[in-house]
Order: sequence, then C-alpha cells, then structure tokens
Amino acid sequence: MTEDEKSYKTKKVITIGIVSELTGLSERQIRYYEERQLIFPDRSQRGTRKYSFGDVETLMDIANQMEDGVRTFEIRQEMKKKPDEEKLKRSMIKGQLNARFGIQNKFK
Amino acid sequence: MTEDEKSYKTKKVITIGIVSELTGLSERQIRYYEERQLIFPDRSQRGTRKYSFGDVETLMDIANQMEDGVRTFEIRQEMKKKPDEEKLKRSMIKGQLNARFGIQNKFK
DNA sequence: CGTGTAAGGAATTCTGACACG
DNA sequence: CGTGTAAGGAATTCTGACACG
Repeated sequence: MTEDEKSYKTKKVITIGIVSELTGLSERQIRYYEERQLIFPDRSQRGTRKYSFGDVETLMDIANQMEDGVRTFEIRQEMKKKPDEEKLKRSMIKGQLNARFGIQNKFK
Repeated sequence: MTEDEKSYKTKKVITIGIVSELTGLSERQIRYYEERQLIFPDRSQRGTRKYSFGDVETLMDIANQMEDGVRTFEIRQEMKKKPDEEKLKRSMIKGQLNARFGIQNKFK
C-alpha cells in the first residue's frame, strides 16, 4: 500500500450523512456510538463531523455486533484489545498455534 | 491493492466544501472545471456533488496546469490521451522500450 | 440502554446571473 | 476565459431534551 492509499483509508473527509448511507446506520446511532467512545470523528472548523473509510468499516463492525446483542460497553472493551483488523487476524493465528502446539509442550 | 483499497480511491463520498479545503481551490473553480468537463462528480439524491480521492488528485493536477497558463480546453484534450496515471506510466515505459530497442530492430 | 423524534439555529450547497475582461 | 460575488431557496448538521423502557 502506498502512502497515498494509506491516507485514503485514514483521512477523515466523509460527512455524517454519507456515512449513514454507507453503513445503513441512522445519524442518531452514529452520534451515539461516538458518545460511547466507539468512534472518533474529526471536526471541521465549524463543527461538522468528518469520518474516514476506516471509521466506516469500524461502524459496520459495530453494527454487526449490536445485532448480536453486544452492548456498547462490551464493544469498547474489545476495541481496546484489538485496535484493528490486522491485529485481530494475527492474534487469531497465534491462538491456533497455541491450541496446536500448546499441548505438545507438555511432552517437552 | 485490495478491492477495498481500490474503492477508497474511486468511491465518491467527499462534499465540495472538503474538496475545496483539500485542493485549495474555490468551490466556484471546482464547479467550473466540471462545467468544462474536466471532472465528473456523482450527485447525492438531493443533488449535492460528491467526489472521490481520485477526483481530488485530478483537481490538484488541474490546478498545477492552470498555474502554468494551460487553458481548460487544452487540459481536456490531454485528459483524453491520458485517462489516468497508470496508463501514463505504462505508455512512458513503452516509449523507453521503443527508444532502446526500436533502433536495434533495424539490424535484425 | 439504545434510538426515535421535534426544535431552532447555523452553516452548506445549489443554480442562474452580473461583472470584469 | 476563468473566477468572484450577492441572492434566495432547499437540504444538512448540530445540540439538548423528552420519550420509551
């Protein structure tokens, strides 16, 4: 990924109306998740919220968890552990490795 | 580049006010370049213009050319020849190959 | 707890036009 | 030709609150 492509994902340039269209969430929900510290938009000079594509992805992930009955408090807890998808993937692989080799270690 | 990263560059989600901040161009200028067929934003249901990061880059390129005294008509002509940077790069490489091997071919 | 809604204000965007040149 | 500006309307966004639960 080039520097430009990286900034495309993290640069906060999308207004709440478009984020609402993109995620299917109401503006009320999006603002509430911010209040609960699950998402952190920038503000334009005047005060309008601005989101990145990364924020949009986070919101879609939040939406899925809410559907499963997870509460905002719990989602925030998880966010602290897994700041991003990459880390999640790595930890999942690590988990598999532990499950596979952890037992063998007993025979060491 | 993943599919997601690709869409980050081409997905039209940025409003004209933010494009103005990003490019340093006035909204008047941005709308005028559209009128001159140099840029093609999408429209929201209500009619608001929406731009992609790719559009923002194109606009910055246009800004540079305007500074050099190039007119919108001429810029449009160039755009037809080089639809995007990738194609430009490929054609430049091809040009080098021709310059290097085109002559040798005479000895074949 | 999570989300809908009505409320009023402030900022945004849109179009067509006049201006200068 | 390229861009600034004033004009009026329509849609957007913001906050704090009441509601249900």
